[in-house]
Amino acid sequence: MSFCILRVALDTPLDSCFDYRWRCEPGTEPAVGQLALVSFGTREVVGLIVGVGQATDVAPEKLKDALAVRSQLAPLSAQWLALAAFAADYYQRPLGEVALPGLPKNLRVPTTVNLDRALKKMDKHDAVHDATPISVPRLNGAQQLAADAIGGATGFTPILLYGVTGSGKTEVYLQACSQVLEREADAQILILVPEINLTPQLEGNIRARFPGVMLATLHSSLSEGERMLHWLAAHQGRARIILGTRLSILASLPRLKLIVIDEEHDPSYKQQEGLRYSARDLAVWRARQLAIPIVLGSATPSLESWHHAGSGRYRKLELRERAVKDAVLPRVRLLDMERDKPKDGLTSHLIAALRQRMDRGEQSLLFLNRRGYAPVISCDACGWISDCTRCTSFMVLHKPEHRLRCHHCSLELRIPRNCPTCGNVDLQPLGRGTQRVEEGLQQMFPEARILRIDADSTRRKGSAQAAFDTVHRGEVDILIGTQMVAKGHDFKKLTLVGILNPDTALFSQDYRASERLFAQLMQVAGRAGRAARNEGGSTSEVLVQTRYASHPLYGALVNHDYDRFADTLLDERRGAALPPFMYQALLRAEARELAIAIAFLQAARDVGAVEGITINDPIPMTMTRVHNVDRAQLLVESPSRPALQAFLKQWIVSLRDMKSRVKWSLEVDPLDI
DNA sequence: AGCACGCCGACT
DNA sequence: GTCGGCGTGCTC
Repeated sequence: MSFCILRVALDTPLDSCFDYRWRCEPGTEPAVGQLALVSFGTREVVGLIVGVGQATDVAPEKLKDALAVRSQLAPLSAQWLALAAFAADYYQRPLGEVALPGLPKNLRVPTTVNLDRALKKMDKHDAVHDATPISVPRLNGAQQLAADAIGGATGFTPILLYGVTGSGKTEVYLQACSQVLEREADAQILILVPEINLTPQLEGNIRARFPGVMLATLHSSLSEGERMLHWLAAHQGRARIILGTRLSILASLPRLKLIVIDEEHDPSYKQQEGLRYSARDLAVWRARQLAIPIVLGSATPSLESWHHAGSGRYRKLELRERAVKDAVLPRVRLLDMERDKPKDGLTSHLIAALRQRMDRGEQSLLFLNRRGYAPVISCDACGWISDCTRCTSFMVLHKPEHRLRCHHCSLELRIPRNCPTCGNVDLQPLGRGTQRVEEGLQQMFPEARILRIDADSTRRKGSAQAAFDTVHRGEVDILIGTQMVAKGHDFKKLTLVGILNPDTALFSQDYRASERLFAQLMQVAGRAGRAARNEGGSTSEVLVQTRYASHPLYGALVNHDYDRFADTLLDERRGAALPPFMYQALLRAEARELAIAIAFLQAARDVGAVEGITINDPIPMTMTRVHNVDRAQLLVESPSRPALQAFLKQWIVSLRDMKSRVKWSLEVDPLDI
């Protein structure tokens, strides 16, 4: 009996792999890409074999035997390993931290019973579902052109599918998928969607359209058992269509032939904690690596993708018309709040429009991206306001629960009877959240069936779906909601969208705010008039209440002109040397005292200094304190991505060497600065 | 990150 | 006398 040395990547922040001895006959060594159970410190963990050899630098007395190799499972492919290695390298993280957390939990535990059970189940029935095939909708000219272009593309072909809401992008994806699946007997297709509450419709649609084709879904609300089965189906190549959220970009897909990213601009493709990767960017990398086409679909593409389409790096396909016959774009109008002073947050025009929809038996949607009753309460007498004691933020008034609540640290207080500083009993709510608008509506329209949908009204599991079902059944006249209502759902009877308080984002410090606002408003506007022109012949309407009616963003919205708006933003970005014309990374630090965090960043800045790299001054984060922790950040920039990458690679070594007790993290391509 | 070891304060 | 606070050191 001889042995070999396994180099194993483990899910730990330590930036190295660990060597283990494995006793085996020559010629029967484990393969790279297999999983191994090893003893690590005092615990047993599952790692990924990234190298198999004969020698190691590790002292013999330190070297341990690996405990088991998961030989039931086919090794992860070299291409998958390359993807994980790229992501680890690009985002400056240890390989194990990238490669392992995405695997089903049941693969990462010492016991193997769940794996064996799942494998047995997979073999028994090839879980091909039955479905009655439904008729395939006819495509219009532009759709057909797009579907053929995608379906017929060969080699690495990034395609921006630019089409207004309701222009039938989904149908284009499906028919392109159909072409690929028919052409290649074992092809797999990955379809990424922003959030899972949108997928039930799409999932059903896919099942109906592709009877006999196995579909696997991958998202965070699967049970562990389901996740294991779906992941295995993808890994074994049985699942031909994989529908998932951002985490599925790291799924094992041995025969991947097409990637589709729906709503590619959506911020939820960016993971905001731990490994802060962009699933969209990784998807493009993966498509390039595999030399396959990738479709990025959106009505409001990210400026990054827009830029690539403009420069010819991506091919741009446009869908200019709405696909449903006679459906027209909703008419967008601005309601000037300076001239038409709102009552209970609603201008007289909007109230009249709501009344009209009530009379016609149509539905209305009011969009206000602020939950709670009022964002803050204050004392008229002494000027006290409801600060959070642990965060740089206000305690939000939640009237139904009789609580003040901090949305950042979840601190809760009973509403004080009188002012904590001067004793005044007259505390006033300032501003307006969805609860307060709901209250005003109930007084204005006592006969209306009003429903509020926000994170507070849908806390219980399944209650969000139940709420949306109520709307779909037509049992709601006026719907008031936060961004939860902006996405995905097609409400057939909805003909009015009112947008209540979008102005704050216009003057934000965050240079991406206007791009995001436009996308969000387009998206929520798209909820109106998705069906054909309704019986009365009226068109759907979007009313935007604003104090800045002459702002160019609203002008572009009224004209449904994202092209010009995006071009203008791109020019501004170019002029100001911002992404996508600049590459950025952000070093964040947190400590009990702001000065400690700043001092760490200052020291980090001092060990940096490299030509061609701009390291800005450390600054406190906009929301400096959260849950009694002070946070600061340091922005690093370069017009060259390779130069920034090279810098980060050596900088992070110096940062680790500083052995600071400050908690810090590095983010590449940050979205929020 | 975990997890163990280690050396000082308030409890049955 | 012990339970437990979190500093520091290590993980093939």
